[in-house]
Amino acid sequence: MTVRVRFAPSPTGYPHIGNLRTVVFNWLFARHHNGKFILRIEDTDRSRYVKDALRVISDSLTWLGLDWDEGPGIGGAYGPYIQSERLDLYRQKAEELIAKGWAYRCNCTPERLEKVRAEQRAQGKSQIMYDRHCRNKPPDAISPDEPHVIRLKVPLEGKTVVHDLLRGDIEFDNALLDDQILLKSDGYPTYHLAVVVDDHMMGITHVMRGDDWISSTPKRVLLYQAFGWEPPIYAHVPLVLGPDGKKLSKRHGAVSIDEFRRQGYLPEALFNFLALLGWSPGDGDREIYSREELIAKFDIRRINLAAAVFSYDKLQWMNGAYIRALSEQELLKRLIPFWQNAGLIPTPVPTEMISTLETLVPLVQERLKTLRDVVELTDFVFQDIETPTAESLIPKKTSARQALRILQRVHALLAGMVHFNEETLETELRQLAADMGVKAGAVFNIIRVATTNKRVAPPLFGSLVALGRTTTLQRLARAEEVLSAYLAQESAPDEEA
RNA sequence: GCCCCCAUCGUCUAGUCUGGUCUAGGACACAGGCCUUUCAAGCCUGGUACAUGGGUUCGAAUCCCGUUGGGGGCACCA
Repeated sequence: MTVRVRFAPSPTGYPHIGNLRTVVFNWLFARHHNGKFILRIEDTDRSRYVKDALRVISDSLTWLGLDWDEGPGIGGAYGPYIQSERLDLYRQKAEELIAKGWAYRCNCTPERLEKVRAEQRAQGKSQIMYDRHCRNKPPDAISPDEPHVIRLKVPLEGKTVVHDLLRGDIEFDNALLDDQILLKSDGYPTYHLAVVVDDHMMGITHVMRGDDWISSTPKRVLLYQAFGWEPPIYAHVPLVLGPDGKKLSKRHGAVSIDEFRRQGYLPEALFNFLALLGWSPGDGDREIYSREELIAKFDIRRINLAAAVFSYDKLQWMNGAYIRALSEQELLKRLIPFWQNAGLIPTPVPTEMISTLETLVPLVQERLKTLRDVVELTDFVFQDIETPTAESLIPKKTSARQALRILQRVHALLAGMVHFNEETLETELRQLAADMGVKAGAVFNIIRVATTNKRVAPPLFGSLVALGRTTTLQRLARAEEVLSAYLAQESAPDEEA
């Protein structure tokens, strides 16, 4: 039997990192078994429809490398894969259930239903559910032509068992199940009907979903019984939680895939991280696995049953590890859009700028947690800096006068240097420090602040090369002025006295 | 409130099915140190966990029951 699994998002918003983790599991499961991964769009809620959601969903999946074998855009033998294009099928199936005595028409108004619920709540009832007002009306009491819904006729007694691949059998009391609406008054199916019909018609073999769906699964099982179909194998996977221990949602900050992309996470890092959130190959003490390894090792039975908190810290670390593993050429390619989006370099990149960028890449590679970090780390190269303050230019245990002397000597040295490259800079500047009897680190610190106005910056010599001699000398001169002015002000009172 | 799921370091997890090799292993984060031009990266060291009570057993993180705790679900939403 060929494994067929699906991801069935509804286009009511943008793909969410918690859901995506479940998609990763489905995709890995399909690829591990050489099965099919199907994308189906569940757009049966017209009121919550978001126009470009479908595009964002496909883009996100594609970005993460989660390719699908059947679905919108590429078709397949079981299409269409968009539920709004299958409405006749659902209506037909709903009528079929009425004919079989498994469903009934109901014309209760939303107002009446709300009133019933309110009363039940007021009475402190433990079960808030439809009072089955229309269930026993004669078959012709409600005309197919008047506004109404179709409800599932849930057995009043007995139990329904959900077989879960990971948790075993889960029993539900039928008396506690609501007469679920299958077809809405606008003619659209609800999730419960559509998912069962489509999963069956599309030959879905395994349904892997978040465990927040467990409690509605018995209704689906009942539907399979009503239709006389064999249900798929269910595997409910744990939810992804935010740092506060609640189901991950927009409230927790960055959760849409697009945000992760814009923040500079690598898709391969996010994929690796997601795969290991709630699942582990259980071999060795590794964290970094290639896509191929994950496919080869994926075992659905090793999915952890407890919910997992999404750790941004660990993702950052993993992203940094992936960045460090990139070739310089590849990293450069991925960094360019981030420089461009920050407005630091033009699009397209002028050819004469390439060598500057190439100088920068090895300087920042092991310092980046995300690609976007490169902006703050290297902006001083592309745009003018704020003039550093005198205080920031004077290292601890150094006088202003001495700092100025150092700057002047450095300035003269760099101006006259034959080869303005990293090696020469380091050699000559160390020599200068030795000649002046000061610590090399102190000299470097002054230059760093003077040229970058940062206390923390990429390695100095490479940074200066990237900056270029002209700009470097200009910024040194500016810093000298700052210190001169500072000294003049400081010494003025002394000289009076 | 009712129903359901879950329970190993702060977090992600290995170990649980097939009890002994677990004085519980790894990773992230954290602390200290080394390296060092800042910051990183790298290396070394450290602390912190089997929720709890009862069984079963020669022996339980591992099996059973209760309790507690956490989460989820109870729509003409998916």
